Amino acid sequence: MPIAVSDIERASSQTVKAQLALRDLILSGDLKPGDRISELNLVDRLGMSRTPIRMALARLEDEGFLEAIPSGGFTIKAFSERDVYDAIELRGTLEGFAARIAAERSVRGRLIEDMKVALRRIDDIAALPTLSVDHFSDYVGLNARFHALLVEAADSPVLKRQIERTLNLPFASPSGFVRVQAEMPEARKILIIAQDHHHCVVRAIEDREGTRAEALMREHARLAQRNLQLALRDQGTRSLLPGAVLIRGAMRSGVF
Amino acid sequence: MPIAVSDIERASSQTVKAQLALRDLILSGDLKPGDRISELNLVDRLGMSRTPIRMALARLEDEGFLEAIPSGGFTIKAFSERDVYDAIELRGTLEGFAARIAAERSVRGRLIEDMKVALRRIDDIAALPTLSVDHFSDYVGLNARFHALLVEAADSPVLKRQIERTLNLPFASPSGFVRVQAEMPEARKILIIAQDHHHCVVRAIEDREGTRAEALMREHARLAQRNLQLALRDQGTRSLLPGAVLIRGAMRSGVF
DNA sequence: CCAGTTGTTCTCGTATACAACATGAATTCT
DNA sequence: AGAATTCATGTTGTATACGAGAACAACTGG
Repeated sequence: MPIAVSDIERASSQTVKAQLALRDLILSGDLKPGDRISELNLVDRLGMSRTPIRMALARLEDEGFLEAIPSGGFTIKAFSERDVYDAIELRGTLEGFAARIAAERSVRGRLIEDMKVALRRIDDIAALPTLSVDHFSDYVGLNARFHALLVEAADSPVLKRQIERTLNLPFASPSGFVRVQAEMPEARKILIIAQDHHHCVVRAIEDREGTRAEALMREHARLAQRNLQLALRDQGTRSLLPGAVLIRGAMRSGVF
Repeated sequence: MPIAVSDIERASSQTVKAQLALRDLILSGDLKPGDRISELNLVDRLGMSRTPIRMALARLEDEGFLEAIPSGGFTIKAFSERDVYDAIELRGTLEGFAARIAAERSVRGRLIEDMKVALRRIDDIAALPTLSVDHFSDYVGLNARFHALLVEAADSPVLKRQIERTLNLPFASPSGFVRVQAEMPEARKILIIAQDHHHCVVRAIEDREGTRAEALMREHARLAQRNLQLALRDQGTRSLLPGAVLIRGAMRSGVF
């Protein structure tokens, strides 16, 4: 989803502004993979000095969008389809780890309750006869919230940091595929399966079944992999996938 | 291990110089956890302008050594004993993931051979009647090489990046505990067990036993956890642990 | 005596100037 | 004609200047 202009303008510091604007420039496909980035060019385009732009470039390199050139400067990184697969499975592995330690260590009741609340609201959406775009938008939010709460439940700052890094790549995020999902005929089916995973994980955590909780989150991530596979094969849905422009390879030679 | 001054001086760019020098300043305990970092102070101490220092600070924040203050600036991060535990288990999880996909996908023979070569050389060291400091130094290098080759075998840039990030925290690195190990009576015993893990993992990868390979690497990381526990309890060995100054809590009030 | 306020000082974020360097094109020599 | 070399241009890395804002202390009013 493109970032609202107001978000960029409202950002307190120029550095953050540059970071958001640049991310948007990359994700929108305005800057293509392999392109070398010209700092002075960005000075014109973003209307700020080089300093905050350089800071933002360094940040985006850490986030994985850019690759440093040995002689200096950056290029936009390109991802293979397998890279994306790996990123999703990596997220599954980390979320599985989070679920496991949440199960093994005692989880405070409040977090579990919050997770259940989110799940109930997703249940309500899933029960609706038809799913509008707004409903899907709510679903995205609730889904993201559930995943965030799971990480919270692990109560490990080190792990949280690492998971957040993985989620920087937009197509690796659990919210990455919902727009694709909304357009697919199997939308409801996938939603039902994913939601079942959610319920089972909460139950496993409550019952201190660490291994089961871990396995479930891994399998859960595999749903995203399947969505990805479907999305990339079809030019229409492909455009709904955030960051799809960064993915090279299969089906690149499409309509255009 | 402290970084040689020559390494810092030889570094090409001022930014890298600042990064290495700062890391050293933090790891040596010169800058203590909780301290707010003064950029101008560093200008005097490192003899360079603010620009490369600011770059280095941003990098070190990403590496996990620093924490950004909302109002601006950074403080040295402090880690709880549990944070370190989690970081090690996280490494185990990621290396386990690497071992699994190395096993599941076909691994090129060359990498496996290189791993075996490293293991044979470790075997040679383990067979020696006495273990000198030099031998342990060799062991550190070979151990690091084996772990690096394992990541290489997974052949996944995304995973590689993430593992490298985990290894930024010195106490989470597989090489972090060898200096402690060298001083402990159980040194050889632990070395033998760790080396058995290594051998078994290679075998599991060759035999495409992904689950076993994964479990082994997880258990392997647990050895480091045990080492950590022993090391932190004893003030003498504690000083041998790189980055120990960043760990607050247990046994902090020791001899001094 | 305490709290609120004001003023100072220091810090950080940003802009800009400069120098070293890499890159690429034009030119010259073989 | 092709290759090497030189030169010009644009780039990045670094230093520094400046302004806005925060932390802190002194001061004043209740």
